[in-house]
Amino acid sequence: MTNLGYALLGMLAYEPRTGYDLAQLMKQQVGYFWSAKHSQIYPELTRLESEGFVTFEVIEQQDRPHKKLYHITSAGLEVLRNWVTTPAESTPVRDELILKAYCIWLADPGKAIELFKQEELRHRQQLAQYEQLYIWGEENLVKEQRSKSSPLFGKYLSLARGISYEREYAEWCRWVIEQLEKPDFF
Amino acid sequence: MTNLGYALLGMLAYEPRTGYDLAQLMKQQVGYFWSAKHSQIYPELTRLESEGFVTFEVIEQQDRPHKKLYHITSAGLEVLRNWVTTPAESTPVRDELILKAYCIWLADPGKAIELFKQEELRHRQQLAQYEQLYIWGEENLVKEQRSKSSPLFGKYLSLARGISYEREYAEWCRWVIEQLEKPDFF
DNA sequence: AGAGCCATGTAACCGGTTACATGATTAG
DNA sequence: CTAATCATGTAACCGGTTACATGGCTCT
Repeated sequence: MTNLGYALLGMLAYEPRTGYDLAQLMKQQVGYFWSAKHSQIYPELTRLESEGFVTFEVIEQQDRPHKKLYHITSAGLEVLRNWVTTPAESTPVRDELILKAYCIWLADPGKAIELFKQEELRHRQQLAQYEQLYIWGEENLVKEQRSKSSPLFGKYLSLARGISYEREYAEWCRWVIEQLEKPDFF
Repeated sequence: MTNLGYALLGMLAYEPRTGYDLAQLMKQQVGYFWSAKHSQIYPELTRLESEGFVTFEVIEQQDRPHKKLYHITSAGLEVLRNWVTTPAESTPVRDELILKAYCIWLADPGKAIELFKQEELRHRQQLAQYEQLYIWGEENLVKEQRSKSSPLFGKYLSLARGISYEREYAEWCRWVIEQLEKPDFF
């Protein structure tokens, strides 16, 4: 099993979806912590089906192409449940902006400030978007009595990470700008 | 040019090194934001050499295998300088732990708490290590009058990010544990 | 008429990991 | 005697991206 496989199972555990739906979801909420293109999703679904973790029903539509609606099986739910609480293996960080920061001593400080201002803005915008989603999501979670077995709980936790991550990133950018604006001797 | 190419040029801009040295560095400081195995580094150095961004001198040693000491060329320095202030293209986040958090509603809360306690510990340890390096590095930077054109400045910025990143991650883990410990109805 | 959405797939490529391969010296 | 360090490389594989391919419907 690959992480992508678990990601797909995780989305299907919430409700049955098509490959197209899953690809759309990965451009939205889920994409904040995992993403894949449709060209990777469709073959992976075929593989999950061949291993018995999902099944599909073909839904014929008039005026639209037919679609395959995938359901998670009990076997799929079992591997997913087993996976969620096993330790995550740490993958190395590869952050282009930090790499640039490492090399910034070679650059003109003015240009460097520009770069980090752009990046700060980007992360502040992403932050604002997450915060909006969080407010909406929290209301719904309260309605469900903050149940830890509601899928909303998972969304809530992951979205909270998105928020703190973006805030931290933006604040680092701001701090870098401050360092760049300081005179060399002080 | 690939990001790995820039990463290697960035390290060589500081001082000449062998492929082996570069691989070691990527297990240490640089690995906190970029990493590669020697099997990727050696061919990349060959490529950089063929493009004229680096040169090497063979150093014969007694009692040790010979080595190739790579130097950055003026052409290499130019592409690197040009790259550092151009906007970084955002690569999608793929974080296995957040993915698990998204699916945590399927799990036993007790096991979930265990998972996040482990992860919190891991990030706290990494944080402590970075903070130690930061203290040492800052002293040296002060000696160089906090010059923005000193390579220490780049190390300082990138290490600061490592610190705030790990702290944020650990605090999110802690917050998740708190959520998991709360009773469902309150 | 053309762009965009719905819907599914395949093929080539690329960056990165794992494993294979070699071989001398030094420390425990 | 064994493991680790120094030192450099190649080959197979795998996850993910880009591009190719098809085709009807709807909205502007």
